[in-house]
Amino acid sequence: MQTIQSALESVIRDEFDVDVQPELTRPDEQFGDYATNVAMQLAGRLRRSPREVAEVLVAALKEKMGDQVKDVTIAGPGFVNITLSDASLGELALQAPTNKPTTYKGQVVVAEYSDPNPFKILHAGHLYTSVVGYAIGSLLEAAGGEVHRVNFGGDVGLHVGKTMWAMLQDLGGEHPEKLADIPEAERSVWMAGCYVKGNNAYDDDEAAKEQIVALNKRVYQLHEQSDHDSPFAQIYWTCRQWSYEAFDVFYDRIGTPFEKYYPESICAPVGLKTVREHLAKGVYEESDGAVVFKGEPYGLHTRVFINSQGIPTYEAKDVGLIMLKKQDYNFDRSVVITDNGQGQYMAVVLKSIEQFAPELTKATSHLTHGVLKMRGGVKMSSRKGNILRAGDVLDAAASANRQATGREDESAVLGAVKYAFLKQRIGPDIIYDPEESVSLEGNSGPYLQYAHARARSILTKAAAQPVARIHDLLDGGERSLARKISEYPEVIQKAVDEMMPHYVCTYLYELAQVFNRFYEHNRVVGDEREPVRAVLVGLYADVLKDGLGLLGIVAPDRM
RNA sequence: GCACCCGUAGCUCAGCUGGAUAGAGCGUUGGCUUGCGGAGCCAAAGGUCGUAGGUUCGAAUCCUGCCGGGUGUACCA
Repeated sequence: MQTIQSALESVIRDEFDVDVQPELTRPDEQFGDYATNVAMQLAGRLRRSPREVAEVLVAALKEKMGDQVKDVTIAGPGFVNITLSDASLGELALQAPTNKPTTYKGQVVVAEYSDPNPFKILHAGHLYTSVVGYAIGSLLEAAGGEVHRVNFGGDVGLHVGKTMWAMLQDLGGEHPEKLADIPEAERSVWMAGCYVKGNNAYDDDEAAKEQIVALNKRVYQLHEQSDHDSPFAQIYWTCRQWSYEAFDVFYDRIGTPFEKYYPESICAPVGLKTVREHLAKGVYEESDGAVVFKGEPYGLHTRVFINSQGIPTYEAKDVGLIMLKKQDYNFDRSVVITDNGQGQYMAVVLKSIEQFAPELTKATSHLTHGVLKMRGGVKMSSRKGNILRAGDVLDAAASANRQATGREDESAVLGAVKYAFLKQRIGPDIIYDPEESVSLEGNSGPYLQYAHARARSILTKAAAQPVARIHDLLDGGERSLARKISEYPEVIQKAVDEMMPHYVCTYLYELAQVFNRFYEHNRVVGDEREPVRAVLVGLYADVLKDGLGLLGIVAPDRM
């Protein structure tokens, strides 16, 4: 009911001749459906008492809203509380599942997240960021955006040199034909092992280090020369392809597919060219043989974009990535989601781009989240490379779920994991507890999936036809449920505005609680009020399903 | 050193563009129960919102100092 907001605005204009954006909040149910503290804000400006201002607002609002409101009252230090008529509230509830924000209507949005490196393994952080990124993408989509989900990863760089070095050792030289001996199921593990081996050699063995640096250069050259035929190139391309295939399998499994990978090898030349161009124009400068951007004038730090050997660093590749995204999609908004270790780094990259393409920096949002940790800490051995893998987290959840329910249920496991990740505000580190996440009680994904299935089950037993309007006066429990359902669009709007999926989680759980209280005391099937109540149950189920869908969680009708 | 992030109940977290008694879940204690899927409902115990000041009619929320934890700070990604 945008009319409350606009009615309030026009009432304030008419009565006090001031132009303000009054904030309308959802107060505690005992106070009403909406509340505003604008009288207290106005009181100072108007040099009148808050209650006096509130009284004027109440009278004018009642006049303006007519039978749309049941009551408008003043409470506490000067809050104006608005209670809608049951018919108005019912109307809002009926629209709730389909009434979506239009913030990004007609806009092209590129959402980049996950960003794993080929030749390395997907770790727990990739799982977390993929889930978060997917949900944010869904929110922007729900708000009308044409969302493109893309993925950026390092198919060139020192880690590739390290992995290639160990691979060549394992294969006994440049023998691509020997790759066929590695079973498909072991490819990822083999490559991950090679990375660890190469990494150790780089640290411990001077000769190996030199060879790795040389291999790194060779990989860049191979891209420059479009070499797909030499034995070295065959090994490289085959293994790169193995990585991308493994990524796709994983993303499909967790339901967060991407439409495009941006390998760094593609971004590097574009970034190199862009940075060199603007080196000449003074945006970047040379320092100790490297090309840097000095961030200090902007309260940032200096970073190297092209190293003294002429190789573009991650910074230049990120510059190239933004140019390519713009070229490919001509986006209105570019959202980049990473862990918060990248925060100040990205600020430097964006600040440098702002010097020659301010519109690109302005259209880019960098969202950062924390690090995923396992409850009770991770058992890390001192051996390098023993990190928490994405698969380990899913396995832990599956095992906890088996223990809790005695069943294998991939959709419940994924629901549990995703919900556990998303229910917390994006920013701080999160501690993941597999047992808690799969729990059927409390604020968990499976609890909400169950709540949905249960509501659908009730509906199959109800005889009433869906109605297009809620005419009947609502009784206590019905009204509470309708009121909570009607909040849904506002919650989505807030989640979209702040790009924060956790608002959706908090709301869905509260909604389920309100429903359970309603359901405890109100019979649906067979009751004389079945027509109204069945509609409310249906709306409740629809909102649950829609909300979970935004989070990337499926809501089966039965489980 | 400088910069950024964080510090709310035993644990995990909401609440933070200032507002009405600081809310959930788990755990603890007690009650409801032959239920339209009880995977629920009701209630109790548990908080000087890290700390000291400041701004304000009003501060968990904004500002400053301090304490504690994390991250980043030139040729890795």
